[in-house]
Amino acid sequence: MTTKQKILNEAMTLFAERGYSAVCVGEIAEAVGIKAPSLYKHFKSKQDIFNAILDEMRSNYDKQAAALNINGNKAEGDAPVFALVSEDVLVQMGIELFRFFLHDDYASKFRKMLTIEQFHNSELSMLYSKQYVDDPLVYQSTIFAYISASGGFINADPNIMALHFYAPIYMMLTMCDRQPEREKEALQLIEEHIKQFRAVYSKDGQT
Amino acid sequence: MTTKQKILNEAMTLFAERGYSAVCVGEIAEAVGIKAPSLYKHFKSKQDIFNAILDEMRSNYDKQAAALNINGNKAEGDAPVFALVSEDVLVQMGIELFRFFLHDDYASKFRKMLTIEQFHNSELSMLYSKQYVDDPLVYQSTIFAYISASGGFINADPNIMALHFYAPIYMMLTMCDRQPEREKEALQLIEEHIKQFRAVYSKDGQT
DNA sequence: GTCTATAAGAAGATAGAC
DNA sequence: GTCTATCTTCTTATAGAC
Repeated sequence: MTTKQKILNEAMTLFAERGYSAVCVGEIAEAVGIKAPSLYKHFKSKQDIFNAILDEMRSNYDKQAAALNINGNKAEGDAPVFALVSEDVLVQMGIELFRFFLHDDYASKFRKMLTIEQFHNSELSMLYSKQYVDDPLVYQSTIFAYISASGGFINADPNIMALHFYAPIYMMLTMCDRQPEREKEALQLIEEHIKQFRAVYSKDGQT
Repeated sequence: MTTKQKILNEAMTLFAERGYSAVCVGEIAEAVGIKAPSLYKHFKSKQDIFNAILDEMRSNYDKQAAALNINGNKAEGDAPVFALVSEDVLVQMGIELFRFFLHDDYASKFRKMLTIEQFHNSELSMLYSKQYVDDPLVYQSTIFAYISASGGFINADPNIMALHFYAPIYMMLTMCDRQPEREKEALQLIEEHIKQFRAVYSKDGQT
């Protein structure tokens, strides 16, 4: 890994723990294993490091989303997969969504960083909403529209179904970001949540 | 209002916008209308101001919760009220929950501040989870347990019902914290969410 | 590309007059 | 309780040797 990349990684780690303004360039340098002035051979300012982290995420976002089929606009292509496999597919989908978002080192740190910095300006506000609210809802919505059309669910607005499915997962995710020790509890709640979600939305009632 | 109280208010406003470490004591002083050194006649340090804000919230919390019957442990006493009024009571409850949390100046600022500072230490993590996850869920859960017992809903785990009811509201609330311009959209989603929630959980099906 | 030295300024906090 | 003046330390950033 290049020094430039190391700087981005260590900076994001620190920003995710304490926020941009609480971290000084000397700490980033120390984490990388160099002295502060050397940073300025790679980035022209502290703000430039932060911007580079954002740029990196933006260019990786579609790739990441595609990797797990979580966000993005490939949902229509994915829906048949979900609709045709075992009936616990929803539970699997939710748990995997949760686990990936929570444990992926890069995704997790970036989300915490963005959580801390989300109020700093409207660009960051929009980015947060897009990545952790709007895109997942659009994706889930497409899936539920497909499943509904296939006749597996009662007739209901797929957007609201997506909200019902995703919001509890989102809340448990942000909870585990601040309290990782509650992951087990969160996973169990998510599993029960999805089972009940299936029960109330499926045509044949409870399972 | 005393100068001491003014300091707490202005400090919280600034902390809610940019976080503790990005705000300097001179800015707080300027917002209050005094010079920085004068602050130290009221608080012994910048950290002391932050701690005082937390203390103030802790001592107000039960009072606030009681005011709107949103959190706390009075749920059992409140449930009959909810169960006996018109059938749109759930929508009203959700909308009011949302509106109060979003628009109450003190509650709103404190929540944003805590959102930014939640990763700083475990005390703040626990405080966030308690106020915005655990307590609301416990309260809602008690209500749904009561409504279920009254026979209005299908037989389902009240904890999961509370999660289904509250999580979408929580997600829309945190969205509006960073994007207040989306309140209208959020309110409409919440209304549709609750109507569908009622539809899938009520014994007689859709309304 | 990394270092030491250092500039230049910001920030938290104190002293002491009024 | 508020002010001005000041101290001290921290922090970002640059200069210039290697």
